[in-house]
This record gives sequence, structure tokens and C-alpha cells, in this order.
Amino acid sequence: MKITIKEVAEKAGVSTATVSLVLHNKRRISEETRKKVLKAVRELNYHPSRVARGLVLKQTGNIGFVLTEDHFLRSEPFYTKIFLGTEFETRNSNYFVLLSTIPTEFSDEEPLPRYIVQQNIDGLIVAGKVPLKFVEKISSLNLPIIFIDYYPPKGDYSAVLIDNIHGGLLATQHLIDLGHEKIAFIGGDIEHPSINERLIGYKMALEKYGIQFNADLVVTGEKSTSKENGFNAICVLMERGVEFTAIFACNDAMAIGAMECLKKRDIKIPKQVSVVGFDDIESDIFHDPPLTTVAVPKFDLGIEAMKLMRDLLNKNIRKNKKILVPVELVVRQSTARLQA
Amino acid sequence: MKITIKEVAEKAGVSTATVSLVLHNKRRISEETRKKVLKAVRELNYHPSRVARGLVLKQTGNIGFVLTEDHFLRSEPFYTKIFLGTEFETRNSNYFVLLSTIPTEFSDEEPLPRYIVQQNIDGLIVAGKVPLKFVEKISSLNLPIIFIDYYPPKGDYSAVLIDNIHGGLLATQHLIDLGHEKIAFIGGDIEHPSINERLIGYKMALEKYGIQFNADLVVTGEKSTSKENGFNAICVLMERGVEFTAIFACNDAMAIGAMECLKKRDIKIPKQVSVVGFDDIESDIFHDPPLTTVAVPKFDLGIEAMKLMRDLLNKNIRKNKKILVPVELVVRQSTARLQA
DNA sequence: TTGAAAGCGCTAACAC
DNA sequence: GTGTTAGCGCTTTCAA
Repeated sequence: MKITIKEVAEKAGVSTATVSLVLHNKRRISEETRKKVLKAVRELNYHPSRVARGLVLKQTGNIGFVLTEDHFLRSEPFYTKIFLGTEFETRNSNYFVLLSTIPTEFSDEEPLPRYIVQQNIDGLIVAGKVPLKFVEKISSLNLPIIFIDYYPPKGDYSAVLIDNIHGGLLATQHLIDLGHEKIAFIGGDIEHPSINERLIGYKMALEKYGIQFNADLVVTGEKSTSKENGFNAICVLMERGVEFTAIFACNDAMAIGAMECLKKRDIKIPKQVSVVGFDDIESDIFHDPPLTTVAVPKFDLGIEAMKLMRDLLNKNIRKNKKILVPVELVVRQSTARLQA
Repeated sequence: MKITIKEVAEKAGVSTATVSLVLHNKRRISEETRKKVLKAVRELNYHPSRVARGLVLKQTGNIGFVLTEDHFLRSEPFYTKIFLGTEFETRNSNYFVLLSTIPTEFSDEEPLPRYIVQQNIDGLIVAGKVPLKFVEKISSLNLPIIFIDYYPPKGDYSAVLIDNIHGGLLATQHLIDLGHEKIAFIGGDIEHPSINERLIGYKMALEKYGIQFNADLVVTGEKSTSKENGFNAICVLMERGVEFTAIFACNDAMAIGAMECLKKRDIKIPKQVSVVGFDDIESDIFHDPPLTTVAVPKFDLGIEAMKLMRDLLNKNIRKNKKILVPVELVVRQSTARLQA
């Protein structure tokens, strides 16, 4: 049977209240009693029951972690890494994470994850873009929420976001530094705030260097940012007959698709066309040529979210704080100086 | 504030005991009271507190789900699908799943996941191969455990396993049916029970058709079953100078690596060499040619494990039951009749 | 068939 | 500085 606080108290020759006090560093406890108690705790290998604790404290000690099925099943370990960061950080705070997915198409009748309905979490972390319907439902719940890598179009929320604008700027600037001026931007779903921000960064870089923005170089028709759509985006560019010497793809998947399309047409990378991606998914390195990209610290995103959640729950901070996680340009072999 | 059983009782004009009784279909309750109570529950949108319930019932309602970091971060959504199956199935039983990873190298000092140490789960599901040290630690805990897709070399456990032998048989038989006799087997880590079983299936098929087993056709030196190692395995085969017209790769990753190696040497698939994989990871279909493989129902593995866990916790079954989940041959375009 | 009451393990007033 | 005690929300005997 599990050891209870009572047994610890008995063994240490104090009251249960004292044990509790010692364990939570509350009030002043004489050094002597503290030692006695700690010794008993150690010897009995006592771990307080979270359940009993939760009952009196009116908290569960659980944090919900939600993302869409699509995102969870993505082949690059992007969201899984974010989750891992969160899970890792809980170790510093004694929370547990309940992971669940929601359908990518979230209809009105769709039930919320049970742990939300049954109020079995103290806070909710939402990773990646989720349907608006879902955001609406959870917003009305009076539950601390933190978004990661997504910010709903309406409302004010706590969030941990990627510094997409700066990333877009870095990527584009890198290409300009290499002498490129005809830089294409390919991005799926422009509705997605992140993609849009990367485009903004792209435009900012152009402006900074006095290069005229050319809408023909921008392809954002696709619905999602998949490899296939990267491939297609290049086809679109070709059909338009617009000239380009470099490509900034809004993410690595699209960059890889784009590279495949270029290869198929016997266009050499980076000799004829330079390519920059965004995200730094692991497999980038194994591609030929290895992809220059903007690295996103996925693990950190998860860590920051959990830290923010902890602060939020402890009321250490005001609500709706935003954290912008910095990104970094990783230069590999898919970009090169413009050939004369 | 959250609605409690007291308020429901008041509203229904009964005692809290009665409400509890109704909610759990215990004892005989008059149809009338039952209706009154249920109405109040609905109107107040009452959900019993799991925490309070857990305290008296001495259970947490949580199930732990553990896998190694490596497996969780694998780029094919193999284990994530298994997890999703488990998570999905919990909806029928009101358990929650706590997911955590353990280091792939699990040393003696490595701490167990906190929810295990703190006894905050009622049972543990372990997916994929895990270090022996970990198995030993959790085995001594008197905690219901279910293994998925892995069976420890020592001891007796409950497990949900893939029918690897049958899968190996199916794959090999398919090749033999197409006229092949010189069939190579490439598998990494032969220590892994699953791989070994697939090899057994391979041998069984050969025997069944009276084809002599040739050890030169078997490559199992690699440490892991990665794409790279699939590539390497073919190189090994080539160096040996052994002739083969078909390859049974122990999983899709290796099959894909093998195909890349063949392509690089201008060997046509399936015209010159047929290739069969195992697992049916999503991206198989997008390969050129689409890969013939043995499909593993990942989602089902997760579901079965959770069902088994539930039965185990409800003592509906004896301990150490094993479930063998059937596999299916999916014929695509990487295999063809042997050319005369 | 239903209700009263005890108690699960813990924390936090409050008393000493 | 430490102990006593009430009570968190629920289930379950036992009595009515």
C-alpha cells in the first residue's frame, strides 16, 4: 500500500501538519524538526498523493496539450519536438501533460477533449494552428490558455511565437547579400499568420536594400505547405515565365519540393538557383544539397510555453503575455553567390 | 465555480449518496428518482470531480504511455499513430493518457517518469523496444504493464504484438508467387524480436516452397533499421557478389534506402529487382515506384493495448494475455513477376 | 429504495 | 514553532 502523510508523521514523531509544512517550505520550521521529517520521508520513500492534494487545493496538476491530428502526424518531428520541450519542462514544476489531438476539421458538434470538459486540467497549451471554432469554444471556458506557433485572428491571448518576421528578413537578406535580386517567395496558406509574417520579413528585406517588390515572384495559392505544393509552386513560377535566381520557401517541406522540381528540370542548385527554407526539420541535412534554412528552436518553444503557463498559474505575471522566440539562419549548401 | 454533487442532490431533492448511486448504476434506484437526478445532472452540466473520486477509489484514472525519444521523434508517424489509437480508445473508458519519453540510452541512474515514481497512474503502456534496465525497473513496481510491438526477452508480460512471422511469410510468399527464388533479406538489428520474427517468416516461406535458404542473401549487420542502413545493406550484398532478383526489407525505411541504392546503380525496380517492405508508413505511396509492403495497423495496436489495459484493471482477464494483431500484404508497384 | 455519516490523504486556519 | 481540526467532493457501508 502507498505510504501516507500519517505514517511519515508518526515515524518522525510530529503531526501531519508539520510534515506538510516542511514539504512545502511554509512558515518557519525548526531545523531539527525539518531534518527529522525529511529523514522519515526519505526512509519511507514517501510521495504525497497528488489526488488528495488536488482535492484540497482545487487544482489537478495537469496541463492539457492540444494540436490537430494533421500536425501530430506530420512526418517531420516539428510538433512532437515542441511537445517534448513542454513535457521536459514539466519536470521542474511537477505538472503532468495530457496530450490529445482534435480533428483538423473541427465542426460545431465536435466534442472538446474530455479533460477539458471534465475540468481535469489547470491550463491548456495549444500548439499550431487550430480551427477557429475550437478557439471560440475554449475561450469561453475561463481556462488559462497558451498558444504556441499560432495566434488567433481575434482576441487577446498568451502565446509563444516564432519570430517569423525576423526569420523572413534573415533569409531574404542572406540571398541579397549573395547578390540575388530576383528572389521568389513560395508559401502555401497565406491565411496562416506565420506564413504571412515570413512574407512581411521578405518584403522588409527587399525594401531595406531598395529592391522593387514584384508580385509575380510570389506564389501563395496553395492550401498547405507540403512538399507537393512546393513542387507545384515552382511549376506556377515557370508557367508565369518570370525570371528568378533564388527562392525563399516559407518552410522546409516546400523548399524540398521546390528543389525536386528544379532538379527534374535540370536546374542546378545552388549554381543556377539558390534555395532557402524555414524551420530546420532534421532531414534537411540529408538532402542534396543540404538546405540553407532558418532554424526554429522547437524544443524551446515547448519549454517557454510551459514556463509561461507556470507563471500564469502562479499569477506571477499578467495575462496575455507574448514571447517571441528568436530564430537563426543556418547556411548550408543550397545557396551560393549569384553567378555573373 | 465547479458544480458539485451536493448541488445536484439539492436540485434533485435527494441525497448525495443517491446521486452517486444513479450515476454509477449501482443498486436498484426507482425509475422516478433516477430521472430526477439525471435531469438535474443535465441541467447543471455536472461532471464528477475525478480528483475527489480518485481519492476515495484509490485510483488516478491515468494511464502512462512510454516510449523512447528516438521512437517518438521518428519521422514516420508510426508510434504517434499507436499513441493516437490509445488516446482514442480512452474515450470509451474515461481514462487519461500521460505521455512521456525516456532516453534511448537508459542508464541505471536515469529517473523513471515522475508519474510512475509518484504513483499517479493506474497502469503503464510501453510502446516499442525499450532498454532492459527500464523494463527491470518498472517490473518491480507491481504496476499493470502492457507492451506494444515489443516483448522483453525475460519474464512474462501482457502485450499487443504485430504478427511479424505471418507478415514475413506473406511478403516472401508474394515474391515466390511472382517466380522469385533468389530473395535477399535485409534487416538491421537482428536482436530486435520483431525483426527476427520477420526473418523467421521469410525462412518459413522458403521452406514451404522447397527453396534452399542461402545465408549470403541475408544482411543483418546494421544496428538500426534506417534508410541509410537499407542503402548500405545493398552495398554489402553487391560486394558479396551474390545474385538476387528480389529483396524483402525488414521495414519500409530500409526498403526505401535499398531502392535508392538500386536506382543509383541503374537497376530498375521492379523490372530487374522486386522490393517488399514492412510497416506501410504513409510516404510509401509517394515513392517511385510505390512500395509493396506488409501493412501494420498502427492505430489498432494502440486501441488494442488500451482495451487490454482496461480489462486488466477491471480484472476481467487473467494477467499476461498476449494479442497478436494481424497484418496485410499491400501490393503496389515495387514488385513484379520475374523476367525470364 | 433512500439517507446519514464516515473517511479517502492532504492543507490551512487557528489555537496554543 | 507546532498541533488540532475542519473540510475539499466523492463513495460506500449501514441503518431506516
